[in-house]
Amino acid sequence: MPTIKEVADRAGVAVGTVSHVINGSVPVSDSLRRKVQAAIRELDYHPNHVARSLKTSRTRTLGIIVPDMTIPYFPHVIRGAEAAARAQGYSLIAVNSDDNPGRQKELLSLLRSQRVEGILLAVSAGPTPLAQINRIMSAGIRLVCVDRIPDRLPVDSVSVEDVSAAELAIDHLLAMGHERIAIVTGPLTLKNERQRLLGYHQALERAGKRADTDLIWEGNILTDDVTAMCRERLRDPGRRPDAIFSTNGPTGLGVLRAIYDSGLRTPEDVALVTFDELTVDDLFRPAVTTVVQPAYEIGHRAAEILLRRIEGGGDAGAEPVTLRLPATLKVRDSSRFSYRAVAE
Amino acid sequence: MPTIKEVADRAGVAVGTVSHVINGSVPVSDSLRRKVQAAIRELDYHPNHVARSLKTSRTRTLGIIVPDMTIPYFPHVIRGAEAAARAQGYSLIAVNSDDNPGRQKELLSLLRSQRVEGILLAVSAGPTPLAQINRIMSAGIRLVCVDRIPDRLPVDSVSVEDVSAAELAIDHLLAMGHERIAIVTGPLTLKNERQRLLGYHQALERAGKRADTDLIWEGNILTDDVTAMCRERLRDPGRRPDAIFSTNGPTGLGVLRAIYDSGLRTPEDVALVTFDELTVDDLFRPAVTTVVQPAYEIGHRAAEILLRRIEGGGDAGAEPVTLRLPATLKVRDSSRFSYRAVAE
DNA sequence: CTGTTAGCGCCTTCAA
DNA sequence: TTGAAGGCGCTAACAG
Repeated sequence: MPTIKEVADRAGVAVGTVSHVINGSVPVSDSLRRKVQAAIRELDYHPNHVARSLKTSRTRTLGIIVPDMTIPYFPHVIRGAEAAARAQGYSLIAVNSDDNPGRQKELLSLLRSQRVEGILLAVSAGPTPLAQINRIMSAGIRLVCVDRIPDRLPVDSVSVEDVSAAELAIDHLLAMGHERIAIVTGPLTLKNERQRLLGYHQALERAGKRADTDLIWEGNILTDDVTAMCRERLRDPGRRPDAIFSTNGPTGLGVLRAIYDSGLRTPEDVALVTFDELTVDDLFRPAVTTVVQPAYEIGHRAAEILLRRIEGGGDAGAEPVTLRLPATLKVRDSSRFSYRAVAE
Repeated sequence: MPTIKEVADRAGVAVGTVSHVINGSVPVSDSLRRKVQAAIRELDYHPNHVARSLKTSRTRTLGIIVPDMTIPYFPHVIRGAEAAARAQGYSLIAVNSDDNPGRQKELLSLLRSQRVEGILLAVSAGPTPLAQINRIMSAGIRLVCVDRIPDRLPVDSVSVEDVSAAELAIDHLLAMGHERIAIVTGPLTLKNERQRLLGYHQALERAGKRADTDLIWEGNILTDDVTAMCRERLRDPGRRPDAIFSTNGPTGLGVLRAIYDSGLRTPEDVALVTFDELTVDDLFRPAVTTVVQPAYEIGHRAAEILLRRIEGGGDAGAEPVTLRLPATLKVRDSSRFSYRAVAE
């Protein structure tokens, strides 16, 4: 690979001059600029980012850690972040933690070694490495949490408005005349899950109802586990809910499978609303009513906040930004069956 | 961020010694090692990859360019590559070209500047930048093509065995008794698409049939376009195929929508087999028979080949490796209806 | 405007 | 085993 020196030699100028035409840092006469550009083309010169970073101690690189980018939600977040980064001349490194706290620690460490200037973190399930995150931030590396927000961590964060998103779902089910609405959550160690459960409670209360503890089913994000649990709970027709709200994708899939396994149908026997799309396209049946998160925008806004912190230099605006974006409800068949309508 | 020098000072040793305990390059006495490790911990020292890379001119970083990682297939490829890279201590930078040749050129250039040691490339639709790729390779950067393989480019490549994958689909449809099997392809400028079409022809021929040119429908990867085209073609009941094979995901979705729009059902009115999964889970209806690519393995093997080239130093094994992995057929409802069975 | 030069942090001989 | 020192490619003063 040619170096800046070789370009300079070929163009018959000094390295400083080449640097100036590349970075536009100082005006360069037309004739020299042309010569330099010709040399660059002829040599197929590509500035060495590594050397530049070492010199300037600016890598213009961001990192993002997600649990698993094969979950359809995350690629959208990543692309949103990538777009925001690119708009300001930054690159983005995306890595997967597999929801493994150990791996997450390694990745955080790796990103530090790579000297990324900021990190977007969707914390993995399990204990949040608070100490490590604090060290990162006091080392001057900006960090913004996305999607999954850890407790007790005064840090910028961007995610969906969980409470109102859940309310959206429950309000809808209530409006459709459902009386016994069950909620199937992921692990309640995750704050998001607790918030969604809170939204469930609030929506019921606002409607003058009380949540029946028998209808609060704490699951996890393993589809099979959820299926097993729900199959059990759906057994007794007398205690069966007439609608189910599931607070995340894998869980929702588990619920749906349990419904089928139990010989039930949706929406006829039990209505269903899930968080996050289960299918690529609503051509497929059952078409499940879904709370849709603005994934791309979450990534985009998070990266923007991160970049503002980075470019802002000093700890401009010490107060953590907590951005919560609204979800939307996509009503489909699985909740269209209305008891109220039937009664009329 | 502390430097190696600060660690050395704190531990009361020379920087060389610290470097040695970090890299294990030279044996270091136990007592000194311990002191160094303590200093590293106390200072929260993270070796500067940037400086190391500059010194060694090895970044231990790979890049992968995909058209769009929100297409479910690609995250699996990326994760496969990531795993292979990690196993050898490499990092992976994944970027999206949006199937835009201009963007693809920029990204190639960016990765060069970042001094990645190897590139995994799923070429974008449109003209392949042969000249640029050649320059990259003659600059000593290894490159392996994945998934989409460009023509006339003597380079390592890993992808699915397109011809036999298509044959798998057609053989199956023939076995189910279908007579008039249409094929809906993506743009035939892509080699993969041509290969899949070839498989279609071969399977028919082997069965003693000739492809009817009226049943070869060239589409593109825009779902809506394909829907429009198919709607048109499905209009005349007399000329309607009794089965359709679609050679990629977005196209398949378009076909399915057209079938529905035309008031037809699958498999009753027309059987359907697509390339690549359309849904997350076969709970959904219609359950479409699918040719499934080993996405993870494609990424994994491609990265392994790339790494072998890199570590191999010299142009070990000048001959390009052309690896084609077999697809599998997931038979589901959309092709289960058998005319033969009905006739019996 | 243009040329010269001192490091950025680290690894790696080479000497001790 | 340990320590000292050069230099990777580049930018940013600074001097001309």
